Amino acid sequence: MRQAHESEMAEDYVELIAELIETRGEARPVEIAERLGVKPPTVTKNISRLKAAGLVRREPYRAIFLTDSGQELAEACRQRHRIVVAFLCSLGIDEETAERDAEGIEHHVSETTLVAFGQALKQSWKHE
Amino acid sequence: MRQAHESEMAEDYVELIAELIETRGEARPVEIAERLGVKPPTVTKNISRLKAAGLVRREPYRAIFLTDSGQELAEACRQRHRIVVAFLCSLGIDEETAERDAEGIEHHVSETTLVAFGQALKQSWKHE
DNA sequence: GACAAAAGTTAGACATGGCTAACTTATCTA
DNA sequence: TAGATAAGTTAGCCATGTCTAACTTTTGTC
Repeated sequence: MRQAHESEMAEDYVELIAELIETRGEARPVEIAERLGVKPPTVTKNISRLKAAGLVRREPYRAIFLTDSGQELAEACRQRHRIVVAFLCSLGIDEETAERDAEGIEHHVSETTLVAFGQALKQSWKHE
Repeated sequence: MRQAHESEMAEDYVELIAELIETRGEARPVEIAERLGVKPPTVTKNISRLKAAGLVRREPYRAIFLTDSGQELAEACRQRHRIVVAFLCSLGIDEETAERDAEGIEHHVSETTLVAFGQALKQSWKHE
């Protein structure tokens, strides 16, 4: 029961960092800035907050890595994200909208609701 | 196509103010503070921002009223809120959780998704 | 290897939305 | 109606997350 209550910012960052490491081999501030629609100084500042929170490991001017707990948080976020997106899509919503809405919605979905989404998703497979 | 992009704060406040006026006859800062879980000075400050934004009308130490555009925004928010709550409940989620989650989710639901929720809700009536 | 371009950082400002402490105004009640 | 209590405001502080301008470091290319 790790009630970590990280900020949405933290979740968005670790989620994206994990994705960038997976797809690009490394996570660079310039990519993060582009993807999140913010400027590089904002990324620098936020990454240092993440570092202070023990979620990332990093040397100045170098690529960004996740710590174990960052990794863990990222995995949870990505899982939740996938469920929300899939659920929205199962309602007939186009992928782009589903992606966009999920980014906002995922931070406000309780465990209860997430489970319900998963359940509904399973139902939609049966009736497809 | 009034792309007003009011803040979540503004939406939460006008929504609540409309509800208080309906159920209590008037909207008072002390009630707003309790319901939103903030302290009275925060309410004072935010109400003055809402006033500056043309959403509420109000004299110091008096009750709070919505302007026409505040009214309009409140109505839209309440409508969206109702749909999101009803939709979550239709998934089998308990009302309390649905209410809690909806408060966070409703600000991130696009028109497309809202329509899809409404559609799914209609389906659930048929199959109830 | 030098130097230009790209990437990253630092410093400092700003808006939002929260707080406490102290004060003022309104309301209730004896 | 006076005084106590409740409600509301003001002033000033803080954290978060954003920005621009100017600087430093790294990278890529001739």
